[in-house]
Formats: sequence, C-alpha cells, structure tokens
Amino acid sequence: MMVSTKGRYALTVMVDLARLEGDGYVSLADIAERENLSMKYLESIISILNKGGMLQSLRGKKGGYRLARKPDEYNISEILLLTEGTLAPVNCIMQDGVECEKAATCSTLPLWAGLDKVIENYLSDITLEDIIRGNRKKLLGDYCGTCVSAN
Amino acid sequence: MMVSTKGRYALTVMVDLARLEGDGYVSLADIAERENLSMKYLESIISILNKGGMLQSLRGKKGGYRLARKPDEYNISEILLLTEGTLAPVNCIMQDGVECEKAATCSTLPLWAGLDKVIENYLSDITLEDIIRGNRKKLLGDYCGTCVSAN
DNA sequence: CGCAAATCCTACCACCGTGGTAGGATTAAG
DNA sequence: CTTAATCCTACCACGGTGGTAGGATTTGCG
Repeated sequence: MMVSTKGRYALTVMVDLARLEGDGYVSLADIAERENLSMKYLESIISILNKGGMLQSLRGKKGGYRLARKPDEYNISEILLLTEGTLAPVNCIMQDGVECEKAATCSTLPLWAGLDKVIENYLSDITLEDIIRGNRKKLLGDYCGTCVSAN
Repeated sequence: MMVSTKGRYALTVMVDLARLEGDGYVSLADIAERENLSMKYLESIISILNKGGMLQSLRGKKGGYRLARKPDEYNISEILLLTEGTLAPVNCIMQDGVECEKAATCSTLPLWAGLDKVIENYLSDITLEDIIRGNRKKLLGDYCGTCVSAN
C-alpha cells in the first residue's frame, strides 16, 4: 500500500474544508463527525497539514481550521507528499538526492523511475477543486488513452 | 511503499532469467550470487513465481529454474501482482469484487480509482523484453506527455 | 549404488510502521 | 471565568516486512 490512512484522511479533511470554503473556521469535531472518523486520530493528521502551511487555524472557542488557499491552488501530490513523506512506489528510488548504491548498474531502476513519474504526474495534475467538482474526465481518464484506459 | 522487496526481487529474478534465456536451467545459487541477494530469502520468493506458473523448475543436481514463456510474453503487472498480492495504492479500492462500504458517497474514491488505473496501465504495458532491451522510451516516457513528462 | 547438488518445505523471529488511544496544557470568545 | 476549541506528549497493540534455520526430497553422475 502506497498511501496509508494518514494520507487518505488528510485528503478527506482537505476536501471537506474545500467544500466549506468561505464558512470561516471549521472545528475538528465537525469534520470528524461529518466524515465519521476518529477525532483524536484526525487531530494528529490535521496537525501535520497545519504545520505544513496547508491550513490556517484559530485556537479557543469558535476556533477551527480553514484552507490557506483556494481549492484550485492545491494539487493532490503536495498534500499526500506532506503527510506520507514520500510517494515513491519503491524505496530504492532516489530521494533527497540520495540514490541506491547499485543505481548505475540496476536494470530494473528505469522501470521504478518511470512508475514514479507516472504517479507523480497524475497526482500533481489534479486539484482539490477537481475533486469537489467531480471532474471525472480528469480523475478517471478518457483524455489520454495511454494513461488511463477508456473501459 | 507500494512494492516491497518481495516484488522487487521477484522482478530482478525474472529479468536475470530472461537474460539467460536458452541457457537451460539456472540455479538459485547462481542468481543470488549474480544479483548479490540472500539465497535463502530469494528461495521463498522464487517459490511463489514457480507455483504461480511463471517458471519451470528442475530438482536435483544440474537443476534450477527457467522462464516458462518468452520474455516478451510477461508483463510486469502480472509478476508484481503475483508476488505482492495487490498493486492497489490504497486499501479502500475494490478488490475481488468487494468494495468499500462508503464507496457510493466517497468523494475521494474516483481519485484513488484513477491512480490505480494509471499504475496498472503503465505496468501492464511493459514486458520483461522491454527491460532487458533497455527500452527507455517506453520505460521513462516521451511517448505520452500526460503520462510521463519529458524532463 | 552412493555422493553431491540442487529444489522444496516448515518453522521461527526481530524490527518497525500503521492506526490508533489517553490525558492534559493552552488559548480565545462571550 | 466558564466553555469550547486547538495544541502537545506519551503510549500501545497488531501485523507486515525482511529475513534466518534446518532439514527433507529429488536427480544427475561417476
């Protein structure tokens, strides 16, 4: 599994907040209830989003969270990257400039690099706005036969 | 991480055997030494490949393994699927006909389904032959700007 | 026939990431 | 000054990952 609940729930929170854009600060309790997720667990996840600059928060009564930017200014890749740490499908891929010691002679590396590219390209092309608008063409394909089959 | 060492080493073994196609049966000890991997660990992985019909084996002295088909008749998806069990990037995606209970109302599901498609399409289009021939265009892109960027 | 070289099979295990829970400290509105 | 909210630190069970160990079985060859 490439994306754990941490990344999935983070995206769920971001989509929830994107839907409520303009409603001011939304409390974590509200989000957790709406999405039917553990508030305590969500707390640790939303903390990552907040520290990563994805959100604005307000403490105290009437406090909560809201998006720091417009929904179409977030791409999915950056949200998942922040929460998951990496989106690499294998751990033998170059990260932070450090590559596998066998990289020069490894015959399977180009495959993993290509897979990594495909994933990154897909996720970085989709925004929160696409998700709340249900942009099926962009999400599920038909616009590129080689990327996403038409069946 | 989507693909563990199990899947990676399985592919390494398959590529190794594809390179030696026509040389008869190749012993596990030879493969392990050539690829610099633990023979004991490789044993458990090659056993999955063998039982899954990917290989032919011969026991006893002068025994070993060889490919059951031609290198261009294996796509990478089936090799990884056999060893990893699933290639789904998240565990909330439909598997064996069973889908998440929240599927009907989940706003993020189309994203995960789209990601799954992109991955599956990439991996099922590449064969062992492509890897041993170092088919960079197919592996790393340039043939589809939306799938794999040109940088 | 018997040895050696190979696959095949079962069991075991340490480590770490996942998916949380618990409890309290701090802040701000009214 | 109470209440509702974020913020922070610590803890923990479980299962998957990445192996290791030891032997049983099969087959080629001299």
